[in-house]
Amino acid sequence: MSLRHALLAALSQGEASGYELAKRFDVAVADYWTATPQQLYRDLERLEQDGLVEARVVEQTRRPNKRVFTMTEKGLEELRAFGRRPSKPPAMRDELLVKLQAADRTGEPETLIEAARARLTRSKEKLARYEQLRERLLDGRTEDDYLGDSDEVGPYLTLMAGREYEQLNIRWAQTVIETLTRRRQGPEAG
Amino acid sequence: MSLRHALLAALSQGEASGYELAKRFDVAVADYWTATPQQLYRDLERLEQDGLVEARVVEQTRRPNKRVFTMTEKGLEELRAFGRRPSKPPAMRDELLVKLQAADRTGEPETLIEAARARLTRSKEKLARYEQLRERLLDGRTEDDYLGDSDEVGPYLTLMAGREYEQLNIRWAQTVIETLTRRRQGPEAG
DNA sequence: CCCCTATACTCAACAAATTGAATAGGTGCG
DNA sequence: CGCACCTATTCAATTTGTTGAGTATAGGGG
Repeated sequence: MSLRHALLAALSQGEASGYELAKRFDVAVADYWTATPQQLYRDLERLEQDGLVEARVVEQTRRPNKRVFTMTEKGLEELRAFGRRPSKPPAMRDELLVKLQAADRTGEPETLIEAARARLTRSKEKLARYEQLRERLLDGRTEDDYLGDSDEVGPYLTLMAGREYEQLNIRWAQTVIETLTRRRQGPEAG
Repeated sequence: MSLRHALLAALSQGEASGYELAKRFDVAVADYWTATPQQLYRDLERLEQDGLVEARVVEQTRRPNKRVFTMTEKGLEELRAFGRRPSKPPAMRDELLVKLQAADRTGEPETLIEAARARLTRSKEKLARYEQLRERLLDGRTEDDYLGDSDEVGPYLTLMAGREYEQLNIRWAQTVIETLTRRRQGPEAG
């Protein structure tokens, strides 16, 4: 049950509704924790039952009302306890890599090139959003100044990880596309 | 049910027993698909029932007998079909990043520095194993030669991704450690 | 000879994630 | 004025993943 902690960490950045969290998870957090909206709503429910978050309904005129969640003191305690426990090794699932692993047996390099192109596009989009977020966080300062002075380094360090991860993806996807294209055009070896 | 495909992809590199696959998943595959041995055994069972893999018992004198699994033609077909379907976006879960995200609220930078050190060690170990595997694959050739000529590019391209990912982790963990250490020692800003 | 480690699995119970559908008001486009 | 899309959420069913224990053989070290 670890999405709980990812949710608490997200709420530690400020209160939010389930819907807002779903977007936050898609924009800023997605490179280190993945979850669907359904999961978020369910776990927010449980967090509330356990007293780790509190909900209040915010009436809205031009759109449906929403329930805004705030982390409680007990929630912060739970986050601290979580911080002290040893971390599980990171878990990753990447279908594109699975397909590539089997590429030499399955043939059909075209479909793989297409898949790599899709990854390239996606990673460029994610990177662009991360860059925006970065500009907003830095707010004119240099990275070094920010890391030394600011009272908010956590989100910047995680953003750094996501940013570099997408940069890696872009470079890597380009290599994959080039390699597979080159081999398809001139397979005069063997 | 996607571990199925990761398993088939692993078996496309050659037959293996559940136990051997468990090790393969720990060494070469872990950066793009994570699974516990129990999961592997259960899903191999199902793959066998569905006729996507075949098992045969290999008698061993000096150790317990093992069941060695081979991908069937039907399994290869399933892999091909999987290759043609659009890929799900990669999913990732990283507790260290969650802890870092909340770092400014939880305080206790020491525990986080420790956690980052653990990540650094782990990534260095993984990288070392990847480098070994790389040498074995390249077998004297340059990367460029290999990518152009070899009849096995898939495993190399996935290895490349894992290698660069661990290199990124190492650089990043060092930045985290330095940043948190610097701030703990001289927090003379406000 | 005993204990530890490695090989090679199996079983059961539980927790978590995925999928698909459903509801319901508001906004914007042609 | 109809259709698609956005906000905002809920429900149910099924599939996956995790945890912990348990079985059995063999080799090596002290």
